[in-house]
Amino acid sequence: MDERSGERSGRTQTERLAGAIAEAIVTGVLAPGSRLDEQALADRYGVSRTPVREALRQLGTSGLVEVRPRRGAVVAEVTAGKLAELFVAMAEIEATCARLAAQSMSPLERRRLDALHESMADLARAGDPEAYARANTAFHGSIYAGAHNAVLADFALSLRRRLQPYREVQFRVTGRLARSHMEHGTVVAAILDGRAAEAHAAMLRHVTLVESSVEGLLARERVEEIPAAGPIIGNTRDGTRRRP
Amino acid sequence: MDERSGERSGRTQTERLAGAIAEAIVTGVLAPGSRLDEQALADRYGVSRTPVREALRQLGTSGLVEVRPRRGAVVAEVTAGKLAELFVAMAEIEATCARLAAQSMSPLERRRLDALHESMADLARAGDPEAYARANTAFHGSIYAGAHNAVLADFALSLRRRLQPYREVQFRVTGRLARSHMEHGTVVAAILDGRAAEAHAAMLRHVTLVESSVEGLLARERVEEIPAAGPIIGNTRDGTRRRP
DNA sequence: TCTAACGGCGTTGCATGCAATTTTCGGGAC
DNA sequence: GTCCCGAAAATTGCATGCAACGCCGTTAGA
Repeated sequence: MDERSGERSGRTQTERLAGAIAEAIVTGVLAPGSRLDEQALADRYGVSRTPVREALRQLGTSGLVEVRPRRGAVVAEVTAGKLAELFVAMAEIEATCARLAAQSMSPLERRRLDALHESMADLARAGDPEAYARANTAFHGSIYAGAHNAVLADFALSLRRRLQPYREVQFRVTGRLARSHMEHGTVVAAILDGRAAEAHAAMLRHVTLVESSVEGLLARERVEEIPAAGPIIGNTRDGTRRRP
Repeated sequence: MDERSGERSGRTQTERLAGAIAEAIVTGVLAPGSRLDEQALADRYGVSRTPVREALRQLGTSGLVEVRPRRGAVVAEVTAGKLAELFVAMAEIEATCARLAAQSMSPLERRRLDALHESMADLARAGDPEAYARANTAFHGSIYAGAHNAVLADFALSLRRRLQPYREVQFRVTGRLARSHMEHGTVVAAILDGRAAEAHAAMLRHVTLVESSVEGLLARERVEEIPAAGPIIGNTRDGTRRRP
């Protein structure tokens, strides 16, 4: 949401828009299912419809937005089933990355991963969800990088972004931080020792636990739409009614 | 992939273009590194630049095309390193799909997979690379589907499309058809029996063997640009020189 | 001869306008 | 009261036009 210092258009408008809209979706400012009116977005960001259209197409390819020919674009609706699939996919990809990392991380990368993990112990004890979430992103990111495969890493990152709003809430559950850190410990130990199969299993288990934690939350709070500030581009025009 | 009867513009021009350009790239009509001039493409397909631009953005997100801001789009260059990464990623994803398929395919899906595999025996014996390649696509596709995870299946399909030109050549190697069919047999047996870990291992091995087969070919033939008809939109304007 | 500034040309980025299609809303029949 | 049909309004798809930027050849200077 950091409006990237307004006018510095080193990038093209299309890129700026794609980033801004993606962030608005990921942070929950644009709720799933809400229509993405081209003209409204153009007005909102002070450009014409052309770059908006191009940005929407891009986001459509990456799965954040659903573009229906001649019927406009909407923020991709994440059903329970779809959410489960996303989590399973992420678990599998992350586990794969962990296995590859165990096989091919350089000594330096291993030391850094270990150090990062150690530093997270304090954050877990302090119980600061914000800081831990940030470090957590770096932690998983360094494992993607350690897999030495940009294709898998990109996919993992894109999945992670799409699931971000759902993953974040879980850190607020009491005790989840400590357990997360413990699970990380198992993964790190396996990677450092080069035990590939165990690294895979540990990571798969870790992400699957995150999933069930999130599912528990969602079931309890009944899909309460992310914390987030109210939609800037509201439009309940089309309904978006949750229960008809 | 199936050219949906030319002119029926039930879809939008942008979609048609994205499909057409993607196919041209995948079939090698548009060689890696060649410039994708917006006006030229617009003329070629009888539309204006607007839908061409939108199509190029989409293809850019999916990795087939590299769009450089203000500097035009080019067909993504696939270096040896990148190719290896793509193959590793595909091997891992396919192996994951195979494992999930072993766990969750329905009896009907299992029977159909078995039948498909059996029918490929004839094609392998007949030694018809074209027909076998088609059946092979269906074979792997049914395993993606059997994983019951659209996210992973989509990713696997997109990787497969990107690697298609490289995978196809290998079926021309003498004896590769028979060996491919044998490897499939191992995978199918594991899936049908629900032996998840073995399905994973067998598929990983299968795709890895494909990779080494392809690498052998490429090394021998020195990146001879796919069979294919000559580029329709030629332009070696920018050089595209292989060895300066 | 090599380097670097300069200017023309080609291409991209974006705004605007129009036609086609979808959506919405009002009226009438059942 | 509900359903169906038709016209107006809204919205998307695409074409066109212009400004800005990058590329390339030329030329001046060292």
